[in-house]
Amino acid sequence: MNTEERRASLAREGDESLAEPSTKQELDLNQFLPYRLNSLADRISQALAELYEERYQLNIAQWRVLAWLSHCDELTAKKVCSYTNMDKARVSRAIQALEERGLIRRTPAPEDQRQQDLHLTAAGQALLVKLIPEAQAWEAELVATLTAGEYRDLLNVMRKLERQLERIG
Amino acid sequence: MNTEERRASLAREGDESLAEPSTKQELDLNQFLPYRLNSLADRISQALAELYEERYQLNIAQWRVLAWLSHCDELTAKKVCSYTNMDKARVSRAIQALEERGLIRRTPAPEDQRQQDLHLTAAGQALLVKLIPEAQAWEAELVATLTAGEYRDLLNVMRKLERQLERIG
DNA sequence: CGAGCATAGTTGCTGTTGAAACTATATGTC
DNA sequence: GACATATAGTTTCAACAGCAACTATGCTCG
Repeated sequence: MNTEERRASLAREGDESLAEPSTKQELDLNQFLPYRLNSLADRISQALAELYEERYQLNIAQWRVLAWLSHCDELTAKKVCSYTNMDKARVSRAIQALEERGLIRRTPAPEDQRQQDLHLTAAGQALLVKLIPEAQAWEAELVATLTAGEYRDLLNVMRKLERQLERIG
Repeated sequence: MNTEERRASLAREGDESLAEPSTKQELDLNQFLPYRLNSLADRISQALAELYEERYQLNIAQWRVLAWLSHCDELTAKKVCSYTNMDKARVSRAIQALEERGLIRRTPAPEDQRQQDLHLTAAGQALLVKLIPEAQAWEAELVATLTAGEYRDLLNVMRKLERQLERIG
């Protein structure tokens, strides 16, 4: 896609702009993908966060650690960092909080004393058994208006953008 | 779209999961739209932020205020809040910083002394004349691999999700 | 008018975050 | 084995965001 085509995709009804002389640069944030995407993702994240914040006293970082633990038997803080793209300080604090609440346990890794293996406790598992279906139900409601094709295409486009992001750096 | 179809869209090659007994709930964050979307948007935002952070010493809030000013002749802090969904304290501080740097000017609104009309200074305009094309070029590179159709569909799906978000609350 | 309520914007306070410094363990090289 | 270097995780510190309290102005209705 070239810039012209993109412009056309974005054009609104009341669009009277024809190549303004460059004394004035305009940018409509509502037609600027990074802003729109971030805005949407923020609101989704925020709304969902209330689910685990208000009802389970988990912040986003803690929830992500738990979610990864739900299907990784061998997990360390480092892995969480690379999987979730979160800063290691943030991960470290999330793990601390989860351990203090008795939701996870950590044991020094036998092969490398610097690492700590993370595991769900029974309490942690019990919490996830309740929380995960709620999160999935919420997601289902969010995407309920999309057709299967739209959903698939969305994922495809997201994958493309992710790949392109890595290329751009 | 129903849950079954969505599952199918998400299924990966190595997917051997068939309705596990509920003693263990699993959630793959990589197949969880809110997470994926947030992750993508965050990385895009982060990458773009470097553009105006490192090279123009603008944070995201300040950049958004400037961008809105670039095509709104009449703007107040309140409007920025509602347009951008940012907290009024955040907007207030962004405006303060921009004024101190001489990029914007604010004058008490004649019809209501509580409000302040915001305007770009010449310096602010000059900065945008350089920054906006860079931001647009970056965006163009990001979406360069999408076809026009994919781009249009992405925007459509985003609109749908936004509407659905408001319904869910 | 004036008492109470509403609104635009600011400020104080607190919690969260990320970068960088730090600790402790591991590895590699001589 | 000893010293240099790398790595996992923690802690410190400064920036920032968000809530709530506050100020100042405007509005409403008696």
